[in-house]
Parts: sequence; structure tokens; C-alpha cells
Amino acid sequence: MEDGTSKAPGYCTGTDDDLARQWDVRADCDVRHILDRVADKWSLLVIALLDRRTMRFTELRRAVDGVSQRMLTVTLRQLERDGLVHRTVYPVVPPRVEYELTPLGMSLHEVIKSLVIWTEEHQQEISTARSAFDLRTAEEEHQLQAMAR
Amino acid sequence: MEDGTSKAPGYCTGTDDDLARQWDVRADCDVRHILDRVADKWSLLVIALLDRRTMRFTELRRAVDGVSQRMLTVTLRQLERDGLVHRTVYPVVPPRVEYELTPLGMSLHEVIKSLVIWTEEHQQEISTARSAFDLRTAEEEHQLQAMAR
DNA sequence: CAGTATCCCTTTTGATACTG
DNA sequence: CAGTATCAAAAGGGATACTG
Repeated sequence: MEDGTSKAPGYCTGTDDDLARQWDVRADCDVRHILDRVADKWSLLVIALLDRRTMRFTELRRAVDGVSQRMLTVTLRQLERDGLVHRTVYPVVPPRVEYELTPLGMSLHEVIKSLVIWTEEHQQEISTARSAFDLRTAEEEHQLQAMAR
Repeated sequence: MEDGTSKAPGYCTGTDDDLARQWDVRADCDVRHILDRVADKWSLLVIALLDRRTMRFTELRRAVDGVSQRMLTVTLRQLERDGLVHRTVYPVVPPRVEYELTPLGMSLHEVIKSLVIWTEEHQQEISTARSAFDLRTAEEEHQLQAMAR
């Protein structure tokens, strides 16, 4: 926690390092910290779901298959902290809390969507590649066992 | 290991569930398995680096700041298995192994690039949001402590 | 309902040592 | 050089119990 905010570990965009191929890959780089968040398993799902409409906590919990209450809470807090999701608490009993994407969150969703679409479009290719790889691996293992005899 | 290949846990794209908002979020979904891989910290960095040119193992190790030898090996194997990276072993001593993106990997890089660009473009906004959030949080805590007295 | 707090287990990761 | 193997440390994440 408390990372990437006050530390300001040096700007990473447009460094004039001669080795800056296209973007900085330093471990303490802001871009990498943000990327870690943005590329998070649950974050991705939550943002995708909230793109459609405002949702309540329990509603999200049911929609995101496999998420625990704890992880959903943690994820939502991070997204709120990053300014990607807005949280509204209605002072009623029982409590009512609604989550929605901020404009920043919406713009991120556009990018995430393209990632999801790519995945859907190429899932068959990847499956095939995996099978081929596993087959090759199994064969090689077989070869080694044959040589041992 | 060995996941997402033989199991074939049911197609996830274009399910006719009435709750299929835009894409399936089931935990055992192929898309989610692939997404977990693709959205991986090290995978992203490796793919970004290999976009420029073919690289050797140690070269990558030095370029990806903070990666351990073990994690780089694991990451490269996964990428190879998924058909995103091609591995060429030259039978010489000392060994020479080169990694390069496959066409599939190159197409993924396009998407990843847009994610990285988004991150770079919005890193300031996120930083600001984080500071504001932390300030709010600290204030609330302060209020609570004041009430306790 | 929408959390927070706690315990505890599992997975991930890093450090180290060894090898073709 | 490019790994593999092993072990220990740490993070991630689940189950449960409790609260405004």
C-alpha cells in the first residue's frame, strides 16, 4: 500500500535513456505499478461489468464468478483509489452502496475491451498451440525414456 | 498446469445466457484463463521487448528489470506454449537461444501497446486520484480519533 | 446489506546451487 | 549461456465471525 504516490520514483515516460526502446521497464516505474493494477484479474472483470451500468456490491459479487467478498472489497477499493470507479453510499438501512465507472474508468474499459476481443478471437489458435506444444513435450520425454533403456 | 487444454470447460464466447452482458465471466472460462496469462506482469514486458527484435535469454533477463531467472524461464515457456513466442536453439557451445514473437504474438502486441499507451497517458490522473483518496481516508481517520476522545 | 477483522492455507516468487 | 532443481519467504486469497 501507499505505493507509487509519494515516492515518485522518477518519471518513466519519455526518458532519454538510449536504451529506452519504446517504454521504460524499470521495476519501480509508475507505468508498471499502474499496469499491475490494471492488468489484475478481478479489476478487469469488475470494469467490464460496470461498463454496462451502476451495480451494487452484492450484485457484483454474484456477477463475478468465483470472487470472495474480501477480494471484491479489496478490488473495489483499489479501483476507487485509482479514480476508475466511483462509490456512492446511500445513508439508509440496510445500507445501499452503488459502484459506477468514472470517465477515466470508461476510457480504460475501451482498452480492456480490445484485449478481451483479441482473446476471444484468438482463443482457438492458442488452444491449438498449447496442444501442439504439449504433444511435442510429451514426445521428447518419451524419447528420453527410450534412451535411458 | 495442463489447464485449459483438454478440459474444454465449455465454450464461453457468445453464450446465449440471458445474463451474458457482453462476455462470459465464468471462473473456468477459456477466455479468463487466457486473459490471466496475457495480462501477466512479466508476459506484458517480454512481449513489449520482443516486438523490437529477436533477443537472447540473458539479454532479456537484463532488459526486464527485476525478473528472476526462474520467472523469466517460466514466462517464456508459457508464451511459447501459447504460440506467442518462438524459441530457437542453436546447437553450439556455449548454448545460444533466441526468442522472437510469432505472428500471433505480434498481433497481441498491438493490443498490449494500446494498454501501455493508455497507462502512460493517464498516469498523472491516477496519481492525482490516489493522493486525493489517501487524503480523504486520512481525514476520516482523524475524525474518528477526534470522536473517540 | 455491505462491509471489516482474523486466521490460515496455498500459490507465487526469489535466492541459491547445480548442469549440459 | 541457458537453463533445471530445490527450498524458503512472501504474497494472494478463502472461510469464518463479527458490526453499523
